Amino acid sequence: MTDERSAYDEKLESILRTAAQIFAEKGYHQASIRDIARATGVSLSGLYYYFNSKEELLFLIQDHAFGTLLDHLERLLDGVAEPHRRLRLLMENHLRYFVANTAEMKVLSHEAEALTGDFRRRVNAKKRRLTETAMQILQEIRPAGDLDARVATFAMFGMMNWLYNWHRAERDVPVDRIVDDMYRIFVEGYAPDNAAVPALARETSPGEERPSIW
Amino acid sequence: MTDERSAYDEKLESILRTAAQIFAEKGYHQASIRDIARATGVSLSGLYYYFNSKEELLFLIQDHAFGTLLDHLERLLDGVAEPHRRLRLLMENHLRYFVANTAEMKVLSHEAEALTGDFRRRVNAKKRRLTETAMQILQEIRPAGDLDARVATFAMFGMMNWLYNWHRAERDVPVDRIVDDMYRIFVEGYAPDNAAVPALARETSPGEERPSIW
Amino acid sequence: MTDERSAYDEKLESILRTAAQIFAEKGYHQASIRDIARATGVSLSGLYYYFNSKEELLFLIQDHAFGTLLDHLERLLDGVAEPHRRLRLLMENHLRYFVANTAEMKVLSHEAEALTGDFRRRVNAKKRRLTETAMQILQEIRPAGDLDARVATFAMFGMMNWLYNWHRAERDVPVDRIVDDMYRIFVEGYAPDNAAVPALARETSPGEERPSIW
Amino acid sequence: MTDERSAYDEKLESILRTAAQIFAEKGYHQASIRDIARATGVSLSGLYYYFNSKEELLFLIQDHAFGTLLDHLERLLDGVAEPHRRLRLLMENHLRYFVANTAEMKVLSHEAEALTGDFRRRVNAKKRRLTETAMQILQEIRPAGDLDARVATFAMFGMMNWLYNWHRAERDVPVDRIVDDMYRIFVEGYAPDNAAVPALARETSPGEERPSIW
DNA sequence: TATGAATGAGGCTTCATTCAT
DNA sequence: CATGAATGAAGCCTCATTCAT
Repeated sequence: MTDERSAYDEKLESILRTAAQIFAEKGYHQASIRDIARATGVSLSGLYYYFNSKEELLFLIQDHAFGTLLDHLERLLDGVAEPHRRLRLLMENHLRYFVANTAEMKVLSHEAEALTGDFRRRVNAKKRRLTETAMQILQEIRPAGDLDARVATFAMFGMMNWLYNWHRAERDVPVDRIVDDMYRIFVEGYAPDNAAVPALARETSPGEERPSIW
Repeated sequence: MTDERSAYDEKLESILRTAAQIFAEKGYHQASIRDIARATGVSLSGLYYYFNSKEELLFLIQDHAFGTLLDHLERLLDGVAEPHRRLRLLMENHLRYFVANTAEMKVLSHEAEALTGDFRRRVNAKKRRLTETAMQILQEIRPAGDLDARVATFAMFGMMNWLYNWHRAERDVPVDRIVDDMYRIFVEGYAPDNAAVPALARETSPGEERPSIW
Repeated sequence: MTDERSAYDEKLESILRTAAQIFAEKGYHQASIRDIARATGVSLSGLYYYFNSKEELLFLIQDHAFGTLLDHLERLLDGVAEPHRRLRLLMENHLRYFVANTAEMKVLSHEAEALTGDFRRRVNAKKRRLTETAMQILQEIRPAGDLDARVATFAMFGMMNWLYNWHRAERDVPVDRIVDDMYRIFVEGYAPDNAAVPALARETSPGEERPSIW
Repeated sequence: MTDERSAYDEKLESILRTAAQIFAEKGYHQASIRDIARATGVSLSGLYYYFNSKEELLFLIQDHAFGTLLDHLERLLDGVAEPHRRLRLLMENHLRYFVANTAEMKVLSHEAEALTGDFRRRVNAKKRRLTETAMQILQEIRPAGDLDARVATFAMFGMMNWLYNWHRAERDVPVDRIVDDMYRIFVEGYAPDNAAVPALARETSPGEERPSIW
């Protein structure tokens, strides 16, 4: 395991980052490859060395972003069994990622349908993995669910994913507070009888050693 | 009070409905005016008798949809003072509207940024009105909020608005159940000490005499 | 000979006048029939009662304008034999008409090529009549021309017809002065040896009893 | 000083030349970009590599044409003080350019109003420069003007610019003759007392080493 | 006479993509 | 690795005109 990354890789990632910002600002379909050429300083045709089509570019962004999100989550959950704590970690991971990578996450949340065919399938597979992880945790917390599982799960994700529509860093409370509030709202609403887990000790805080985008 | 609506009005609304479906399916930018011409049976240029630009068409859909949503809400809340009940009505109205008008609501939620200039401002004005109504209710429920107001409000809307990303009528539980579950999750999470209001008697159920889109 | 003109005729002429203004402002091809409908207050389809096509409308304007110009000229020249005086009358008539009917004359001068087929031929016939009248006068003034006849004739018309490109009523000297100056420049340049005819007595001044457009 | 011009520049100029011809034939607004694509052999979209809009194409033509005209004039006038001779040079330059570049000059004369905004302003600035040069010369010739300066100046330009409406190379007298005649008509009409300058020796004749369009 | 509603043709422009260098 | 030049497809919109009423 080396720190070496080829110049190619570095440039690719820089392109992905810039492209994510542009897709976030103007929307995938409104953004033209020309916009990305301008923003990256690479020539129009030069870009095609790094991806084969605009759609693949979108896929690379989404796949990279989601991959990082999932990787990190799985590392966080590793060895943690208590479901409340697992839920808290999931939400914390999710929200922190959102706030730290606004552009990527907006693209991920908003441009889901822009992908087709295999690209779509591959991103969806990752989404399903996350969804199932969440659903399992919820079921452990409240095995005899008188709340519908899908409703509860997507209520939680909706709460979090909607962030990109309203959150503004300079105006809103800090992430930690958002995590606390949303966790509390959701967990007490979902399982009011159980005691909520207090805020985690921060040593596990992601975002420290974050690789590339994260 | 007559049932008379001009042929023009009727045709316009039928076009709006069809267009909303197409925008919902393909996305605003991917949908071409030709698609709408085909689906409505009106010629390409014939459509421009009813709106001046594709963007105005989107505006008409959003404005109409949101207008109906708000109108209905205000009629429902009229005379109701108890904040839990007001919240319940708001959520019920919102979710029912979503499920009954999937296309319009997806367009409303997903294509917010496709509008520019004055069109954008006018729709945003309505959004702000809804948001403020919600925020006031939440503040009445929990005046000494140790939860951030914006976070709580948008957590609620996120829970509900995300619906269009996962809900499938043929697969999911009925709306009433979604309303019950989401209301419970949110209200007990937001104000766990207060007793939640039981499901409303259905006489007030919207969707019965629903005007036009609603 | 009655003063009676049908309501139809009056409306037609009012449409022609308005249309001439619009064609003058925006140019024939840039002006849309819709523009004319708006300006006249007549509905789009209503206009077609007065003409069969946009091109015919242009023809009617040009033909009417040129007809009036020619009629008046022929009445003025009638009984006048002295060629300098005839020239002076021609120029006076031409320039006064231009200044009094800016819109029509701009359309006449600028939109010559917009007409095709028979419309074009009919207007051109009138133009040729005017040109030949002028040429004859010039030849009488200087029978042994060492100046090319076409060059001289069109130099004179160019001088005058160019007016619409620079003349601004509120800024320039009055028409009478323009007539004097142009006549002097041309006549002394064209036939320096002959004495120029002094300004005409004004009894013949056109523009007094001017019919319709004139 | 090399003869090297980039392939890009050469192609651009060839496109401008072809486009000028088409604009001259059909009129700016009647000519479609497709017409130009067909005539140049470049694909429709390929043209947009060389200009950003149809209007910019028109601007490029007018600006290039007028620029060349002015450049040449200023080079001709350089070092010549005697006003009659200066006038003669101006007219000679103008008329020769017209006859040698019929298409460009028709577009310049006829499509002045098709340009808007900054494009219009920039071409107008050049026009004003030419007009002022002319006006100054005229004032030197006849300082105590009992002829209005604007009328005289535009009478002269009208005489010349109208050319495109009637001149046909195969039918009319040669340019030199046109220059002689128009100069005589104008100068003797404008300042009859002064002796006219005889035709210039032809060594200065422009059109010999004419750059690009000229 | 007059109009509301509708349409086919065509115009300008943008875009993702390619290919020779 | 990178780019300048080019293209086919497609998109939005406008226009003159028509026709039933």
